[in-house]
Amino acid sequence: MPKVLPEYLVQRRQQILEAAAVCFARRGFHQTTMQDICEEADLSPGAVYRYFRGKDEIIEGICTMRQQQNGDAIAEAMVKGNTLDTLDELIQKFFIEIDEENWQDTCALFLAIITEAPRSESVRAMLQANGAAIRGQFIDLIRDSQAKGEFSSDLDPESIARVMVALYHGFVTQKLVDPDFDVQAYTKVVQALFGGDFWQATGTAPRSGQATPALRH
Amino acid sequence: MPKVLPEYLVQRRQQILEAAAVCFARRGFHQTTMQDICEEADLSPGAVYRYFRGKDEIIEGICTMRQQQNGDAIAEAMVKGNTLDTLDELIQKFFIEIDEENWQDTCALFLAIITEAPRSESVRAMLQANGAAIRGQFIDLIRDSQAKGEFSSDLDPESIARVMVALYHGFVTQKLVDPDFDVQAYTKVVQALFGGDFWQATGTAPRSGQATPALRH
Amino acid sequence: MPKVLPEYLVQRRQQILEAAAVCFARRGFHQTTMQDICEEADLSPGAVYRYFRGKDEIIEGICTMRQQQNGDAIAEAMVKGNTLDTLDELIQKFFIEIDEENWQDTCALFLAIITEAPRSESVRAMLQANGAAIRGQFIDLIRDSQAKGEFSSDLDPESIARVMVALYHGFVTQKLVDPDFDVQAYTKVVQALFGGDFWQATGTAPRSGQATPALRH
Amino acid sequence: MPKVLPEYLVQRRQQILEAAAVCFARRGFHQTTMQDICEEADLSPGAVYRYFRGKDEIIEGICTMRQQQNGDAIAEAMVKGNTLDTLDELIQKFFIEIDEENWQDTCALFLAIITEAPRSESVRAMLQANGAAIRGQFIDLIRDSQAKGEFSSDLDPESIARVMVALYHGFVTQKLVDPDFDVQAYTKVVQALFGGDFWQATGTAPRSGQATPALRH
DNA sequence: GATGAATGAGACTTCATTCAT
DNA sequence: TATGAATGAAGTCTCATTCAT
Repeated sequence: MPKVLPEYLVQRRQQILEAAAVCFARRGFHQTTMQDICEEADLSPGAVYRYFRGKDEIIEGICTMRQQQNGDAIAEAMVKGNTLDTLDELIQKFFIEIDEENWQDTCALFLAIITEAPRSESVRAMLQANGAAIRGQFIDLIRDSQAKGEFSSDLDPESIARVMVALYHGFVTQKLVDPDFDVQAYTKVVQALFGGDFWQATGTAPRSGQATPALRH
Repeated sequence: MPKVLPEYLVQRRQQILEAAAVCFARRGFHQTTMQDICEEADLSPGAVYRYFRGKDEIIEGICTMRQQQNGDAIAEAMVKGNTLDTLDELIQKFFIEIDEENWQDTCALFLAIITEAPRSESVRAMLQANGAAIRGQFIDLIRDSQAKGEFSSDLDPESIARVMVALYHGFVTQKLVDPDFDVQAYTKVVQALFGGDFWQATGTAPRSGQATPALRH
Repeated sequence: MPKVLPEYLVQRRQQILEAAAVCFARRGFHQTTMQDICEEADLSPGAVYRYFRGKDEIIEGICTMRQQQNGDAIAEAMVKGNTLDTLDELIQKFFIEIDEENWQDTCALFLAIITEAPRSESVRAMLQANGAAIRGQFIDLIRDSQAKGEFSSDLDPESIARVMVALYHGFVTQKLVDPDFDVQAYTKVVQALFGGDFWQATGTAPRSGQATPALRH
Repeated sequence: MPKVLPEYLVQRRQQILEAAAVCFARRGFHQTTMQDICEEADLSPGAVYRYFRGKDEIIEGICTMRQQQNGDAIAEAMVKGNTLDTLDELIQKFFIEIDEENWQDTCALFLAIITEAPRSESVRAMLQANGAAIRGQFIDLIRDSQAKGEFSSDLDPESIARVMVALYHGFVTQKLVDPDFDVQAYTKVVQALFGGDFWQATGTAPRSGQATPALRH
């Protein structure tokens, strides 16, 4: 009679997705078995199949979840009005903090999802939509910077956004291969590139007099 | 392992690896079956097992092969002395040409290999060594540019190299998700960033008077 | 088992059995799931298990129910004293009427039950007892007809009854395979066989002068 | 190199079908597991799946096989020109001989196949086609008998054939329920019905003077 | 009494690998 | 050497049944 609350069902789904995320990060989508997920979630197969039609649906669920989390995290970092400040904020959040803990799982899962794109149209479409949304957030800032005369107006804002995204994706791939990757030095280069300090600081440097955005500790 | 394999064995191995590359690009390492590879190679399972101890060895073989091809291609593009010219050359080879044909397989396999890194120590080590070698090639050039006062000497050359690599990795990931990705515009931004034209050209712009590296064709 | 079940229990059991009958007719005993039955009965699994020990008991219950219904229907048709009239009545009830509506479920379930006989001793025993009872009803009539000189006394009444039953069973099997089966023509042959009009009517035909039992359309 | 003969493959298929027939007769289609079939055939699951796409294909294979065997057996019994002689032959083959050995499996499998008809369109179609062919063979004879004035010309030959078939189907169903079923007596009634001796032999009986077709013990 | 979430044995099927020919 | 039939462990998923609420 006291049918469980819908909330409860949502929690169970979440519990399974979180267990799956751990497994997928460890062994990838296609080497993780349902049994692995069940054990990690501390549930029986039958229970898992009440919430997901099959493994594919769990994979899609994970992709959706992660994309959403990523999008939210980016939106949160977007509060600052200034492009370079926002960049600093993003770097702090997506590079420095990730480097501190748990980066293995985050990066492995991130890559697993993208790798799935050519094999799952639904995943690809989701990534595409999400990517467009994220770039959309960047583009507003970029246009601003272009209007202010900071970035060259000759360049396609969409492509600038893509470059920014690439710097994150390329960080993930290299971190996975090279756990000793020096993230601090990497972000310094990124900031220099967009802050104008990449080129030898001279008396005539762009943004002369402007300090390089400081890295937070 | 005999140091020098008989010519015949090498040819058969190559035939199998090429078939495997096709399959892996299509369905990833762990969804490709040995049967798939056998069919693509037009060989029986027994024959394949004569040249490879098992699936894992084929995967490693593919990784080795592709890494070598990549390294070779980069070395080839390194003939030019100038950093920016070399960058142009690499862009031509790794972005523009790939965009023209066959990019699907190239990108998918590339990503599959990196995604395998956290799961196979031997693959990871190989990628790490290869990555270091590639960056090594870049670092020489970068140091040159720094010496010439083109790039800021405050920045770690290794990290600059990593950023360059990231721009390629990030291109691959975004291309896979978004087949319509405008590569030309993307490379223009990359060239502007390293060529100093990213910042609004003003009278006081760095390298003022230097032409933006032209895109070929 | 309490000899007399409370009215309420009987109703619930009946509700479940009727739902089960629908499911079993559709998909057979062993492809119907408890979940199917629960949904059809609009009850939860827990509720169903309150009234039946398990699936097997539901199957047995269905067999009992159907056998009883069949037996009752036959007894009802037995009111007429005359063998041929009774036959007409039975044909009307079991062939013509069934042909009109719902024959699919009736026939499928009927066959499913018999098919279960070799696999369930309890079902087999029930069918055997019920079959004997039904033939018993026929035998009385048949003996009458033999006494009246209508049917040959050389023939075993039990076997004549079996032939009558076979003509129904064989109708069911053929109807399932062949929905277009012409039942009217079939019953005409059956009536001719038992009415003596199967053999070419001649002046010396048996029962000459007796009209063929008319089919009630 | 010495790829096995195609004949070998056919034999393996047959071996599996025969094992499956045994299992299906014992436990029905849907309670027989692939494991059962594998054990009966003395093969591993992988081997069985080389020859059949799945369980459904084995079921279809069994149906095809049995239908063909039935059709062949009937065609073989059709050599005699006379309807009643043919009937005798068929009775000998399909009732008397079956009664002697192995009837359990034969009958159970036969019924299992028909029971599958409403659930598998391919099985239903196969049974329909096969049934039409069998009746076709009967119809020729029946028309003959009608032409000779033996059977009433008022009756639809197709329906007479259906009655004949029904007498077999109904025999199978009753035999399964009642292993003690007296087949000899049953066939005597069948022969009487079609031989005209069902009706009390009188001076004016049809076919008077013609002996009841003798049962071959 | 009723609910329906959970269990877990077991079904079907796949596929890396072996080995007789 | 090459073949491809065979193996069998292991994976995905189902479903009869139980039990806390």
